[in-house]
Amino acid sequence: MWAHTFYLMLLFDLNVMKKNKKITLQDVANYANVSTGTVDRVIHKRGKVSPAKRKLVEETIEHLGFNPNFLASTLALGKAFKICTLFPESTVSEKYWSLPKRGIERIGEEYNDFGFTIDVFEYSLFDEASFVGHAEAIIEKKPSGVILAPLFEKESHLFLDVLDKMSIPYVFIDANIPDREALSYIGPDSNCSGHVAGVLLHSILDPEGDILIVNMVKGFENSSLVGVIEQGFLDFFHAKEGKGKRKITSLTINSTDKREVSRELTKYYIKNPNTKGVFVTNSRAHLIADFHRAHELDIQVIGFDLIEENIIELKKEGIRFLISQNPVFQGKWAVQAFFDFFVYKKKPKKIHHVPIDIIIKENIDFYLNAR
Amino acid sequence: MWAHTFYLMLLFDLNVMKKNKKITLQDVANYANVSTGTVDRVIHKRGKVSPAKRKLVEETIEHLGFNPNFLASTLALGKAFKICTLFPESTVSEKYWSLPKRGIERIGEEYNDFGFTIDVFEYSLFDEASFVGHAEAIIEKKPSGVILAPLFEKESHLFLDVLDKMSIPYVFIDANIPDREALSYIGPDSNCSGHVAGVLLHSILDPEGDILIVNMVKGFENSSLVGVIEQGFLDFFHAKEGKGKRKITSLTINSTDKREVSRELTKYYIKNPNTKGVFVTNSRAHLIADFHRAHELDIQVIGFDLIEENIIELKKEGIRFLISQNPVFQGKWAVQAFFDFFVYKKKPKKIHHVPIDIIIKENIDFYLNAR
DNA sequence: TAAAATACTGTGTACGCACACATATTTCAA
DNA sequence: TTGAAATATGTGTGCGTACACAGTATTTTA
Repeated sequence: MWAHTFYLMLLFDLNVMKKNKKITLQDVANYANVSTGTVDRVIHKRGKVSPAKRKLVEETIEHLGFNPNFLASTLALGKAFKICTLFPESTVSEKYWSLPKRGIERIGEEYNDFGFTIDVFEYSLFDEASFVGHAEAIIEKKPSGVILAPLFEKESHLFLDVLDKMSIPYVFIDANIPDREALSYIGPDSNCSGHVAGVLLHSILDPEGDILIVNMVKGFENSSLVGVIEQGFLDFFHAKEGKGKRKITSLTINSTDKREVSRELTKYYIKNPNTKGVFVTNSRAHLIADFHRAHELDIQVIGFDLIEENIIELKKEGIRFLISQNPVFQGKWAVQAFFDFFVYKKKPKKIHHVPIDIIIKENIDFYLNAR
Repeated sequence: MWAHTFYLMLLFDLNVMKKNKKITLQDVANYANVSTGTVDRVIHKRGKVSPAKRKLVEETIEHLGFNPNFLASTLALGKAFKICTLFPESTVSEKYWSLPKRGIERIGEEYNDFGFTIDVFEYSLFDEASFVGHAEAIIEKKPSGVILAPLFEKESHLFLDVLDKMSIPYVFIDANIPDREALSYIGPDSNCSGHVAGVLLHSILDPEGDILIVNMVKGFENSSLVGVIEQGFLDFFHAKEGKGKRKITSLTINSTDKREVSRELTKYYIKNPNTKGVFVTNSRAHLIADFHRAHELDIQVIGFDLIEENIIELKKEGIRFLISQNPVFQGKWAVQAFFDFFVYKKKPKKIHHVPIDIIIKENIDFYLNAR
C-alpha cells in the first residue's frame, strides 16, 4: 500500500517535471490526497484543519513549489476597488498636475480588469473651499483608497481624520505629511533635488558669478517644500565653497504675471549686475528664461519639471538644466501602491522617493517618449 | 412587443449605469439577444455570423462599452510562452550583464501566471563557439520568442536565419542589427549618449583642458557601437568649439588588466600633461579613476553604467558623471515587448531607445533603489 | 421534393481559484 | 448509547472568456 502510494507519487513527480506545467491547487490536493477545500484552508489560514493534514499540505506545497495563479485568484475573488484622487487642477498657466494625472489614468486603465476604478477630483490652489468640497464628495463615495496631494495642510488633516475613522487607506503624492499614518508617500526628496541643482549650477558657473534663487509663488501653495529645496541648494554651496566669493540671494515673486515678473527681475538685475546663474525652485523657470532672452542677458537658468514651456526653453537654450521628478510615474506608482496592497496584499514602502532626473537639451527626447 | 423590448433595454441600461459594474461578454449577449458564442465570433472575427447579427452585436458592444476581461481571457486561453534569452555572461571583471538579466528575471516572475517561462542562456565574449552552442540549444527548445544581444555579428546572422525560417520572433537588446526584421530593438541611442557625455564634460572643463577618450576593450566585442559613441562625443565638441584650443585624443587599450592599463595611461599622461578630462566609452571608468587616485591626478572622469566599481568611484569622486542606460529596464522592456505581442497582441515599437540617465553622486541612490 | 450541403447559432466545458454549503467524523454530556 | 455540538473535510458553483461541438435554419443539388 505505502509502496504503491510512493510509486504513484514518483510517477506524478516525473509527470510534473516533464510537462513543466504550472502546479495548480488541484495538483496539490491530488498529491496530498485531500480536497481543494482543505488546501484552500491551509493557504488562507481560514477554517479548521487538523494539524496532521495541515502539515501534509504545507509540505506538499513546498515540495511541488506551488504558488497560486494570480489571474485565477483575482478573477475568482471578483472584488472591486474604487480609488479616489485629490490633487490640484491643471490650469492654463500651470500644467504640472496634468502629468501625475496622466500617469494615474493610464495605469488605471490597465488595472481595470482587476476591478480598479479611479475617480479623479481636482481642487483649485486658490480656493480651500474647493478642496473641502471635493474631500466631502470623496468621503461620500466610500472609496477603497485615496491618493492625495496635501497642499492645504489644515484642511488635509481634517480630511485625513475622517479617512482614518473610516479606515480608508491613503497615499500622499508630491508632498508628505510625515506624522500621518499614510500607506506610502510618493514624491521627490526635496532637499536632495536642491542639492543636485546646486551641483549642476556650480559645474557651469565661474567661481565669482553671483546666483539668484527665485521663488515664484501664486495662490496658497504650501511653501514649506520650497524652503527645503532652497536649503538643499544652499547647503551644497556652503559645503563646497564655504563663504566663497560669490553672492547667493533669494528672491520671492508673488505672481506669475509676465509684467510683474519682469518688473521684479529688472529691479533685481540692475542692483545685482554680476548675476550669472538663476535657480528657479518650481516649474516656472521658463518665465525667467523668457525675460533673459528679451533683455539679451547671458545668465544660466536651472529649474524644475518638464512642462511644455520649459521644454521649449530648454531646446532654445534659455534653460540649461531641468530637473524632473518623474511626475507621470509618481501617479503610476501611487496607483501601484494600492494595487500591491489590495491585490498582492503587500504593504508598499513607506517612502518612495522618485529618481531625480537631470534633463538637458540632448537627452530630453527620451524622457518625453518614455512610458 | 417592440415597446416592451425597448423598455427592457432601458431598464438594463439604468441597471448597468447604476451598478457601474464592468460589462461582460454575457451582458452583451443578453442585451443583443444572442448567445455568447455569437458575440465571441464577432469579437474574434471567426466562424460565420449573419451580417444582421454581426451589426447588432457590434453596435451593442459599442453602446455598452464592452471590452473583454483580460484576466478571464488569458486564463481561458491557457497558452504557454517560452522566451529564451541569449546575451554575454556576467563575469567577475565585467558585471554589466547581470543588470539586464536581473530585469528579465524579475519581470519574468511577474508574468509567470500569464504562461511565460524564461530560459536564460549566456555566452562568453571570448568564445564565439559558446554563442553558437547556446544558439543551437535555444533552437532545440523551440521557444515562442528570443531576446538577443547580437554582439557577434556573423554568428548572429546565422542564428537569426534559422529563427526566421521557424518564424520565431526576436528582439534585440543593447545592440541593433538594423537590416533584420526584429520585433523590436531595445537599447541605447549611442550617438546621443556620446553627445550627452560631451555636454557634461564640456560643462565642467576649462576651455583649454585637453581631453582623452579611452576605449578599453577585451575579448571580441563588437566595437562598431563604441565608434558611434565616440563620434557623438566628438561631434558635440566640433559643433560647440570648432577647432578649439583643446586637444581631444582617442586611446585604445586592449586589456582590462590593472598593470596593463596603468602602463598605457602613464605613457600617455607623460606625453600629454595638460589632460584635464577623460571620457571612457564603456563601463570601465573605475579603472581610470583608480589610476588617477593612485597618482594624485586631478582629472575629471566621465563614463558609463552603474556597476558596483563605478558607483564606488562616483561616491569617492574619482568619477564625476556616469551615464546609465537603464540596463535593468532594458531587460524588462524586452520581455514586455513579447508580453504585449503575445498577450495583448500589439506590435511593440520597432526601436525603443532607453532614457539617458545622468548620474552624479547626489542622485545615484534613487537609481539604485528604483524598481 | 427529399437529401445533402452549407450557413448560422446555441450549449457546455475548461481555465484555476475562492467561497458557501454539504457531508463526514469526532467529542462529550445526558 | 444516543445524539447534539463541535470539528474536520469534501463538493459544487461562479468569476468571464475561449473553443469544440451540437444543434437548427437555410440553400443547394439531384
